Amino acid sequence: MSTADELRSDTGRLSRMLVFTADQTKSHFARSIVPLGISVPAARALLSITSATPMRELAKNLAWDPSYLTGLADELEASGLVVRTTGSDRRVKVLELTAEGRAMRARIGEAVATGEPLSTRIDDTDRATLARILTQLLADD
Amino acid sequence: MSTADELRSDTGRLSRMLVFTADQTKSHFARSIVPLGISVPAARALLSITSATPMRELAKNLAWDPSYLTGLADELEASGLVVRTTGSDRRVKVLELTAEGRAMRARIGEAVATGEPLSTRIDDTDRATLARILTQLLADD
DNA sequence: TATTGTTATACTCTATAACTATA
DNA sequence: TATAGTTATAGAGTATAACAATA
Repeated sequence: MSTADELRSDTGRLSRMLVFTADQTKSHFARSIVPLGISVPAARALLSITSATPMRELAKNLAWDPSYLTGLADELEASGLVVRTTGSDRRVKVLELTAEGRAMRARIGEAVATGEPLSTRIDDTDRATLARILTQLLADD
Repeated sequence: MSTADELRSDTGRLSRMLVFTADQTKSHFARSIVPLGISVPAARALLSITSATPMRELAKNLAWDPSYLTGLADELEASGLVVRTTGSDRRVKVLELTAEGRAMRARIGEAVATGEPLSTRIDDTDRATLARILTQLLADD
């Protein structure tokens, strides 16, 4: 088997493992937040709103189409977790966590970390290594 | 910040990176196979049929509900990529690649490996390391 | 009675296109 | 005329529940 073929089959195997691991991560995430009564995208959005964030920027951070955020923001606002505010440029709507939103955010973080294979099955060194490799894979240059 | 808090935030960051990387991998997969005129799940199934495989086993390998495989197998059979056969236990249906299916399988493997960040952005050493860590994360003990 | 595959249906997540309000 | 957000709609991917055939 040539080196090119090996690379090809290694890549295929790795990509499948990566997708499986991520699916496992997503499943864990979804199961963890069930008791909190919040949807997966809503929880992801909450985790991404570290400070007041324009909707378009948030969509970009989450790699979502901006249109998708409208309904989600409606949902979050209706639940009292988030408020839409407007600054000088009245086109831009900024999402900000309410006190309730911050509390929910903390609960999500805690629930999701609990029992996560990333925290239970590998050690600090491997976590750092994994972060380094994923960073290389994600670099957008 | 306590060690427990650090672990929690590291885990959160890592899980987001992992999901993003996998999404990138999936996007690349989807884009790569467009010219082949086959759907993503069909291509994933083809890649998993290395030898004649009972439908239930295939579903398990792909972490899909068996019911989902019925329509997919219909699609693959209609395209002439796969045949359903039956052995001694007539409940079990075995999927097997046709010659055309094997050719398609090879084309998929080649298309998907081309330009994949896993093969272009990290080296052999990191690929091996990544495989080791993902294996640990996926171990089902 | 347990297991395999099938059918019909429904749900979640996300994108696309056309629109409006503001700049 | 360009940009931010919205609306309505559609699509992919997958699960659930009830079922038929075989063991």
